[in-house]
Amino acid sequence: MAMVRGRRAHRKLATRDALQRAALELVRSNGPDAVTVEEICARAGVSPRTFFNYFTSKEEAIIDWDAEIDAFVTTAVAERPPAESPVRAIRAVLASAVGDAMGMDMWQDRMELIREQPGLIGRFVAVMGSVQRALAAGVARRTGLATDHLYVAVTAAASVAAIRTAIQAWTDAPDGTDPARLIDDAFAYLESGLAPPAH
Amino acid sequence: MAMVRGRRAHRKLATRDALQRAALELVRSNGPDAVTVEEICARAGVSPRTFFNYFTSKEEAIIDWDAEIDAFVTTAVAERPPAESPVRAIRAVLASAVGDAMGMDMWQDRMELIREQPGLIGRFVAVMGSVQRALAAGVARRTGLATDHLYVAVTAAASVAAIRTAIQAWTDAPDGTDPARLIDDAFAYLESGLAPPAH
DNA sequence: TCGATAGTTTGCAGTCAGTGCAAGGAATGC
DNA sequence: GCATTCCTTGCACTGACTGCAAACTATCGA
Repeated sequence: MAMVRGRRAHRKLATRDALQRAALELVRSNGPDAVTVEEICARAGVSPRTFFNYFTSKEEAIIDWDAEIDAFVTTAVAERPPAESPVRAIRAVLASAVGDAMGMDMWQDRMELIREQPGLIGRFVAVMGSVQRALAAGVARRTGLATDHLYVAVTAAASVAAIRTAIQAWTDAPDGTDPARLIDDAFAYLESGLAPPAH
Repeated sequence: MAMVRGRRAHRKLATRDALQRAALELVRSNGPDAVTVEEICARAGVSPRTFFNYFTSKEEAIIDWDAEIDAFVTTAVAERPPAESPVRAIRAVLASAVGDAMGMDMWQDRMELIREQPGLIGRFVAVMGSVQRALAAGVARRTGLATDHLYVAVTAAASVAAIRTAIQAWTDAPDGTDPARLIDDAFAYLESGLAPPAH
């Protein structure tokens, strides 16, 4: 957490938080398409114009993304034991990261939201793009290859495809299903070169 | 090609084509954000309201997608020799499909467009989602597993990630680079379980 | 050939997202 | 205190997109 100095900076954080909270609540009860920026602002006690000083789109307020998470993912992947293959490193980092996230109320809420409101998938995909770049940076550091080397890019993209699929499967699965298990299985398929299951 | 009977159906096709052509030309010269639906319609000789009888968004007119292609991909994957693994089957189908597409002027144009106008990537991703569903259906038919089986879903998603990455790499590569080669390399990484290149 | 029918186009009016600008207000540094 | 800087807000505007009802036109049966 960055230090907050001064009344001004504090108020900014509070406003941002109020907007996000208002957006989340309204979308939760009405669905994403039935909520207008105006309503969100009314609830947060802020003018509509101000909304766009904080977020560039309605969806961004609902599911925002912190650049700090990307930085964390990059270094976490880079610093896994060198003996591990890149995919293994990614698998380890994501399994624990997602596991942690599921423990946090805020994320539990958002995941539930995505589960219920398919209209937010677009935004979710955008966020995953951010994760993909972070993973690519980590793999690049770890292998000494360039970020845009084909191997690095494919590894990051395929890994994100795997988590995305696992999360998708989880949203379709019955309540109580363990997401970590699905992520693990998805990565196992990846690491096997996508060989069909013995079955 | 479906048979066109009657003047009415013929005119409809012509209008659709005119709109698409107009959109493509304008975007080509001005970039996607600088083109309005109104301009597209003026050039196609049609009222703005009519535009939305044909396409649900501006982007859809620029890069549209035919459901017939999806159907083709599904059966092509399903009918590859049974000895091939699912990824191999996908690789074979996509390599030839993309190879063919590159030969067609229309697609060459669109690819150039995506290369030059990063603002269209969102729409491109949407189209890839359609391809992903088609691939999943093909793999399901071929393995006897359900379409939403985790293995099937991961295979389709990872394959799409591989093509998308290859195309991305191609857009960044110098002119004259062979896209088929990049696709091939990307799938080779996938099939190896994302093992890092020897080098 | 004519007239009923059904499919298409279009104008109109309206909602909503998102942006640029300039004025007002409040925190901050000196 | 006072000037500066940052933030908010209202206003006016562009542009995507939708529903509705009226005008038009191809089609088809009598």
